[in-house]
Amino acid sequence: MVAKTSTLQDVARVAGVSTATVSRTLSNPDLVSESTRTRVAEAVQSTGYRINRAARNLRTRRAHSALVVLPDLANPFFSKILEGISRHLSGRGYSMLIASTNQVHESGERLIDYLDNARADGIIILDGGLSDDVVASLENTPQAGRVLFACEWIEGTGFASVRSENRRGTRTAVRYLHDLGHRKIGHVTGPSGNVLMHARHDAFVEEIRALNLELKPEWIIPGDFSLNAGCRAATSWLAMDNRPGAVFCASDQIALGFIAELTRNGVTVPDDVSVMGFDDIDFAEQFVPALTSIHQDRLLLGETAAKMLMARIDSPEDPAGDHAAVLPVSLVVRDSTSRPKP
Amino acid sequence: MVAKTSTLQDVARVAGVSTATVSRTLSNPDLVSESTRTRVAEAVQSTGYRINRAARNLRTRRAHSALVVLPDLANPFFSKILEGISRHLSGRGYSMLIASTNQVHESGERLIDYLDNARADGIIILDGGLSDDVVASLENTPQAGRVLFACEWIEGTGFASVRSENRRGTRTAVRYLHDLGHRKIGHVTGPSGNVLMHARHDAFVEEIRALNLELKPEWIIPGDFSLNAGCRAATSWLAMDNRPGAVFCASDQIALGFIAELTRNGVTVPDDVSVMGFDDIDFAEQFVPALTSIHQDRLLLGETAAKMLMARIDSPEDPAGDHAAVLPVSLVVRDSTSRPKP
DNA sequence: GCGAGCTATGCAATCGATTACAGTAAGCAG
DNA sequence: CTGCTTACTGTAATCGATTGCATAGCTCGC
Repeated sequence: MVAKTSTLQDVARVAGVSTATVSRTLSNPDLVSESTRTRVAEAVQSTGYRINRAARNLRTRRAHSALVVLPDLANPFFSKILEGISRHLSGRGYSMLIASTNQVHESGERLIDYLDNARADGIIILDGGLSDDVVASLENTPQAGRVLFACEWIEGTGFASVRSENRRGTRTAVRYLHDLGHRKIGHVTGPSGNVLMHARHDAFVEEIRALNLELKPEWIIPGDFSLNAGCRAATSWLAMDNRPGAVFCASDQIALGFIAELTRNGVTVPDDVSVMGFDDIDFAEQFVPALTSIHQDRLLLGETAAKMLMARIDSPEDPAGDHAAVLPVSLVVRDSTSRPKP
Repeated sequence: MVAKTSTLQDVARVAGVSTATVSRTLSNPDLVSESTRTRVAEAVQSTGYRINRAARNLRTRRAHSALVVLPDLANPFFSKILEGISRHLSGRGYSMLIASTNQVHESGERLIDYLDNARADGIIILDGGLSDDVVASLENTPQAGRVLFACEWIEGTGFASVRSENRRGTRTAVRYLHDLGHRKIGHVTGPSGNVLMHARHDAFVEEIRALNLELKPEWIIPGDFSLNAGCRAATSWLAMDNRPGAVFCASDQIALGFIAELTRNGVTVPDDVSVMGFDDIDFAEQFVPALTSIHQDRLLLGETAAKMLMARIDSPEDPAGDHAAVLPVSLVVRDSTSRPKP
């Protein structure tokens, strides 16, 4: 009924002990005797005590929360990763803060401030496209060890990271299309400058070379990871004289947009052209045709990122576990790919 | 270079004033003279001072953050709302915490704890399906005024809320199908027990009655808001002897799943059946056929929710603005609806 | 010239939990 | 019975910013 929440002092008074004892009972029960432990427990019950996190955070110099920075909340690709991160964090009493990149850029809000501010104990960044000055400020802070990249990363920096096997996934995709019998294979890339775009593009070219396949320059269609990029790529594809019979798209969203636009133009997938994506987002399975893709375990990716970050928060000097984790991907065959028409 | 971040004390020393003056300069510049203001500003610069939020939070009894609770991070419907919330919050120096409903239920983590804990100053809930005990605990807390529902709500509770015009949107949809010439109109509902499901279902029936249309019980197909529900509904539709020529789905996801499954079975939309959704998610425009839908301004919804919550945090007794906001929706006509075949 | 009314600033208490250090009591070996 | 451990518990300082109250200097009106 009363608004006032009770404090450690209240509990201590009720239990007839000092605040120190109550605090110890709560955070380090082994240090107190059985009898006081139960007495304190009862007092906590009867007073309805809830710890005041601000006070604890101040004293322990911990925020008990982590910041996740992502380019675009609306991108369904990220949601499962967030779920994974959130799951691990909340299990350890941590909160998950969210900020989006463009907001960070717009508002001039500085990411290191979250660290310096004691707003967050660590940062997980899902965007390799941060502006140089933001990255520089993060690198030069003594807290750089508490910054971690997930999915994407930034070449030439020393930040810890978690990512999927982009190269292997890409090469698997190309080889699969080759195994189906395709010899003319195209690629719709991610946004230029993006690390994933490069990783997948390079791996694509490597595998094409390794398989001794022809590769016309026009078969590499520049895009970004969006549906619209897929639509535009479809227009390019339609305009070609010599069309690849299979197209590996750098993301599922691209692939879906690509197929959608083709369908609008009377081209049938996979009969007229086989299309693959990368990521295996939820929608891939529901689309018509269901999309063949390279599956990334986004839940695991999020959990791994959170776990690694926690390790680095707990012991900044000598964190347990990897500095860079690479998670396996797998081929998921559905209906958007088939043998080429004779 | 040095790890130690500087405090108010450091700034005060450098500027040759007291910590009180520095604090005032930062939070209430009008109270100090021009000259000290510049001296403090320089000292802040040279020391690289960053406010310690934990300390401020403790003293001001504010967490300077808000918690957003949603049923499912993976649902693309929510992302824009989050974007809207985040935009408003971060503009006012607030952080956005995220928690998902099932996690809350699984871990037994209690939502009021966020409030009692001083972890969050307010809660925005995007899920009307919280378990009764969770709701009860929120209602009985003196802080109930700092809990706000967005999109969904819970009938019979006094929480503030923001929502879209579900009834009007639904009736507009039905009337539109009627205007196209359809006389046999079906409905795939949301999950039973859900407030949105009820609002839309009831409005659907009302409008059908108002238009004096036939309504066979089997034309109301129970579902939930998912793609899969749409697929199942399609199966039901296919099995009917007397099929409705138009179907209004309670969500875009349902509609997309519905169309996908129909397409897989050789039924063409909109030639064989017109299909509408509700929400206008990003994907609706990209789908083939592009989906006719009722548009909800999710960005505005998020911003409004955040704004209302802030008002209630600032003055719990007499919050400025509405207690319940209802935002306009609009009909977006695309390619999944057409006149019925003769 | 005196008090009222400002403005600008400092002093010191305060928010609530944690923890180094000190103290007490009991247990035990010799 | 003495000295030494061990096991608990209490005292009080501490984290860093905010703010009520006090004060000092200054202006202004009569």
